[in-house]
Amino acid sequence: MSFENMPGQARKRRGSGRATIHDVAKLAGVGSITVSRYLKKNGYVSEELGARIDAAVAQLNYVPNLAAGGLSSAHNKVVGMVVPNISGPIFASTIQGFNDTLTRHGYQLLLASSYFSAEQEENAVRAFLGWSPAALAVVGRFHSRGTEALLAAAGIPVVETWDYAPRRKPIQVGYSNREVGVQAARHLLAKGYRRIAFVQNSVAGDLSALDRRDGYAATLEEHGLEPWTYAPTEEAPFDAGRQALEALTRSRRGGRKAADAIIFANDNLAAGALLASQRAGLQVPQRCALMGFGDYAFSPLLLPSLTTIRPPGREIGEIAAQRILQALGELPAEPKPARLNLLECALIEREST
Amino acid sequence: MSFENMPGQARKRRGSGRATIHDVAKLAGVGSITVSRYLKKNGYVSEELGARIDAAVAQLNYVPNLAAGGLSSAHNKVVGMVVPNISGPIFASTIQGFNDTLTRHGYQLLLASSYFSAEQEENAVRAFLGWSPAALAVVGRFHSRGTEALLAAAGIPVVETWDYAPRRKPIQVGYSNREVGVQAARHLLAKGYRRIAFVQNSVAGDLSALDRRDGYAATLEEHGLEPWTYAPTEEAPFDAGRQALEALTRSRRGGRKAADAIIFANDNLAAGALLASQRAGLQVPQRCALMGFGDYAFSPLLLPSLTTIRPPGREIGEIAAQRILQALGELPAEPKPARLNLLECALIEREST
DNA sequence: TTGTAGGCGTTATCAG
DNA sequence: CTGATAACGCCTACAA
Repeated sequence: MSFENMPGQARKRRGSGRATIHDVAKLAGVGSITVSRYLKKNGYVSEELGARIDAAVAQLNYVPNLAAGGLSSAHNKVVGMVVPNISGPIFASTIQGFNDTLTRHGYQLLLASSYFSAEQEENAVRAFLGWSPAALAVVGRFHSRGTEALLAAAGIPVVETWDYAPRRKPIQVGYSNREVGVQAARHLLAKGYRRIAFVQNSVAGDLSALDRRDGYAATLEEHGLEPWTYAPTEEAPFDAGRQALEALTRSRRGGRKAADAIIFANDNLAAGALLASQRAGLQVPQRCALMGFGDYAFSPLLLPSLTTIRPPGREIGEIAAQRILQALGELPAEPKPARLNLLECALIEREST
Repeated sequence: MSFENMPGQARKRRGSGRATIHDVAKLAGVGSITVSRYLKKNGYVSEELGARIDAAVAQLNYVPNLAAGGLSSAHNKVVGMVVPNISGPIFASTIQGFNDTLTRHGYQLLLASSYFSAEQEENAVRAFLGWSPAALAVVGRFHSRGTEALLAAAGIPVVETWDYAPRRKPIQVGYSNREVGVQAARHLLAKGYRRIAFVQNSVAGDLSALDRRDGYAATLEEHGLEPWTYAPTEEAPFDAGRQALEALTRSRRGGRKAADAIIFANDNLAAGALLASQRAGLQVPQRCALMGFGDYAFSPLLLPSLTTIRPPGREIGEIAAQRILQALGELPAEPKPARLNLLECALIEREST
């Protein structure tokens, strides 16, 4: 597969060495702008020239230089997305849905992870801006002032995903974490549990879990019950879950009865508690019901299987991409959207409650 | 047709509206090339001018246009990566390790997924090439002829990840799937199992599982045992696992005794089988040992916990990025690499064998 | 240590 | 319908 045998391949001093639109134009015997028009399906090009151009493109294996095109047209077909982390069970499906939808419309995805650090998020946003992206997506509504300023000044569509709060300017696509807390509490109340505790995330920076806690607390208070929040000190999620279970099921601690149900900030914590309960011979849900959040892959496989709330991860990504494409005029705006930006989470009732 | 620039805010007709290097230079009272040099830390710029430039950058919130820079220098700091899918438990940590390492050196990640389709992979590679990436990473060593041609003609470093086979030209970072099959078979043989079956992946296009099967088969033959491959017809992994378990533990099927150990193409299949065994009251590992591949998050949580083989996912991503950076001269080449490109998988022995 | 000239590959603009 | 010309924002090469 040697490309030295191509006739008339002039070697440039600085260029990438790849065929340019001019090479194609020369080979097809047309002006380079005609090639551009034809390939972009702008304007009109006669069939005859079109065929000649096609042949030249195929012969030279021409791939348009998107950076140059973007520079010229001030319209780059890239979209940046910053997520807290790529490899967790949480955001992966959002990334996938986002990417799939964008790819279908010829956009490329630039990805970065912030590791729940506002500073790293800001760095990522700044780096993205250097590519003049057509739009940007971030996770959550909590950002550094610098990030806010960059996003506001960017002059491009910005979508906040995985969260939804009233009265915010950027496009938001997500669900209400507060509502999830309400949903969880109501589920347990309906099942007859009364001493319901909430276990926070051991990872700092997960502010969404605090919103869920608030929803839980408000619901308990509405029912005349006292909220009970536990903050584990263990770092590793499984350990933190075990720690929380032990602390909350120890009866008469601080004059308080043991919990009969526990809501965990996520399924990892809940799984840690579930395993600990098996070892300790503590019956779930008879002695204490456990529920998580996230519906991770293992949750249906645990014994007892874990009741949890499933956020619409992939859907968030798809709708976020859709809203971006609409803002860019690639997709018609819907007067009456088929799917709203404020999504619902599904409560998945299993054996642990 | 007004040609004269208005003083102060001149509105460009095509530009992005963002501040350019020239705006910074004007504000700082220096030449634009000096700004460029200073920001790239090339050449020498006096401290005084440096300070003035810093101030101007901050005041204008200047972010260099990377597309323009890349176009000019033919050296774009982006790297493309095509993975079969983003959201699975398999490649996410590789993406993360790859991205983290690249980010540390100022490179951006362009991501695409192929869904195990050679055609989609080729499309993604072609799209990436449009960005003149500094390098490209793909998964596996099986590609369409078109992809091979594109990669060969690109003239940039290419890394194949997650697989390793002798005598291939591109940089490879991965492990030997065949060796994994050998490893699994040896483990079961050492534990005394003799009627060992292998269950293929229900997803077509997962060629790496076939390599594992070959390793398994060769090992059994070495020991005078007959390999036994089962190909489930169910699509969903859990269902396929259940189906395989039922078929392989049904005794005297086709004149053959039931399997006393089963190697699954991945942990999803094995988990499906494990759950089915519980429901059927089939003792694992006493009646039949089960093992998977991948060490997914749920595998230690199952009852009995699943013996499996853990591929070095994150490490693959990190080393792949490292090799790319070395090829690009960003990192010194190691005469005696601290970590090799051919990695080992860890056999995680748990309760299911 | 700093500046000038010109080009990277593409597209908007305007003219045929 | 097609083409010449001039940006787009930055960087290499060469001068001063």
